[in-house]
Amino acid sequence: MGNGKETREPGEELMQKIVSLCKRRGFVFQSSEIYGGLKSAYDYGPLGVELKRNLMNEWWRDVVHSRENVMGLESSIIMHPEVWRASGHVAGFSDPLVDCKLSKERFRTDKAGPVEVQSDGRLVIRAPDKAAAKLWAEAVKTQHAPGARVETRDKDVVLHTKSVAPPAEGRPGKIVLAGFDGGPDVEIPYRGYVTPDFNCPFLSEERTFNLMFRSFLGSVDPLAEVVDVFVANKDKSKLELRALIEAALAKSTVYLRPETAQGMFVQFLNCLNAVSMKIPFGIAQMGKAFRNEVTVEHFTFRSCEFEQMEIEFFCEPGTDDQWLEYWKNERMRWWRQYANNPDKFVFRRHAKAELAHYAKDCYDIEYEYPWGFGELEGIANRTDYDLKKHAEASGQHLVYTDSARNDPATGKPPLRFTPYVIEPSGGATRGTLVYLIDAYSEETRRDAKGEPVVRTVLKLHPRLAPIKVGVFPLVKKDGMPEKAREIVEEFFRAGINSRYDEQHAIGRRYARHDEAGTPYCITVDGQTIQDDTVTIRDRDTTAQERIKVDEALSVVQARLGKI
RNA sequence: GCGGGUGUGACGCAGUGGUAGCGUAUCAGCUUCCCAAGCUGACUGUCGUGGGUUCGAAUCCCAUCACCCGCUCCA
Repeated sequence: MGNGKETREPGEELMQKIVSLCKRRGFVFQSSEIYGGLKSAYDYGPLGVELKRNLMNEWWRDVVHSRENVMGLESSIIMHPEVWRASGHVAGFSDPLVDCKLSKERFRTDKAGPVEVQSDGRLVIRAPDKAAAKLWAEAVKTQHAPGARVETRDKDVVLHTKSVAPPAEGRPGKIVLAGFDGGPDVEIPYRGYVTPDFNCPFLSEERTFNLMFRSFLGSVDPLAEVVDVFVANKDKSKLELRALIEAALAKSTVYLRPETAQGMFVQFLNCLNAVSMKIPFGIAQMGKAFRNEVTVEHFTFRSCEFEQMEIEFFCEPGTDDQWLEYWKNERMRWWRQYANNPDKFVFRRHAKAELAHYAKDCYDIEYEYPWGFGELEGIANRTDYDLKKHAEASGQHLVYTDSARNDPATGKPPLRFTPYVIEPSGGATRGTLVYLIDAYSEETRRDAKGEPVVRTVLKLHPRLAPIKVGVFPLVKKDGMPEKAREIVEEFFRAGINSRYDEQHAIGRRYARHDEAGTPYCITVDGQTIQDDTVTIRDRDTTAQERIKVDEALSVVQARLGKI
């Protein structure tokens, strides 16, 4: 009763099967597993690396190779730290956050006010309901201020203060509470603010959010500097010490990029100068990005190290709305064309309040994962925010020059302006997961004895499938293995990932390849030796056709060419 | 960060104090002319990790790591 297995949701069960398959067949492994694993880090195994690469290659082919006005870029993961100050990533995440020990709410300290104390010294903590008030009072009595006088009155938890001293001049603040039943006073620390909605002074330590992975460039050990600062400033407060340490580390501090986008903004001019393109044009890049996520969840869905496929599409201000419309449709078309269930991909427009500080408008392409809808790609109108910020910070003219048009101010060419940017930013890691989920299917069929058996098939699009062709001898004799090896060699030479397999009975080999997502299996049988024909089997229908050995390669190539 | 759950061979699981077992998979051989067939044999576990209690721990206790679910968070 009440055991996890019985209460498991269908989506949970599906995910568990997929995770299990991923490990068993070599799609995705937990990182550093032999050491107990590392939180939120995953490795792509022999089949997984093929799947992810195929997906990314398809994206590159579609957005770079199939368009005259999009060029590729691969910028470094570690960039000048000024990039992240200009973009707002450093400042945006330096606000300290604290957790309320009673309500468990997390808030920014700069949005919190001082404690409210009534004229008779009462400090009222306002719980959302009566039951919570009881629980909170109990927690205060036993954990947060043992020995203090605590009362509950309806939804309130009432404490009695004797004095309140906010922190000042490096001295920590404190609140002195009356003791229970005339007992000794109880002191609790006070940092000058309380939980906004509840007036609760029981708080966790201040924690600065660490969105970006920080590292140190240079071979000199940065910790030595930290130790020096610490030793020389022992008497300083935590806050002051922190500032001094930050300053000491600043000269070597670098960040792992939290998005690939900034590399493209920073190289905007170089790209434009190297490859002359008329506006509108785009720069595309795929690669790793890193974020210290608050919560990691759902297998590879949200992890600290992930891979992006991003386009920054530069267009003239005023045309940005129509290009947003264009790209959102293009990207949706692209995701859907490889899917068995295209209806599971939907748009979700961001509400105004939800938009990032740089965005004017944004659509997410969401996928219906087993746990619900979640983001797969975001198509945002980033306006001229990033180019302007980098222009300002670097002093460079990050503008587009149109020498064929007049500047209205001078009445003469050239016309210079900062382009607007439409950014389709897709997750390669998420895409890989999405297509694994989309492809996973189970069919019940009868085995040779008439018993029902479950056939697990990964119905991956042939262009995404890790192995394109399995080549088998029907049995291991009569020259069949030799013939099959000849065929597989031909596929190797043509650059098509193929596998020769002679192990076990033929049915098992088909089943293994169904589970791996191999779309086609070619089998050499007795008839091959007589008339040079083989069978080719389709993964999804299991139907077979007999084709000439000579045509095997071209038949497969033709089928793989289909989108 | 909070709360709940889980962790036993590659995978799925059984095993609630007496020195680990099943199924599948894997490997070898025989057999087999088409969908996880059959027969024979073989391999894989210091029970997530580290402590503790005990004569004795997969089993009880503590800590820790990882995963799952819910909340929170996601510039």
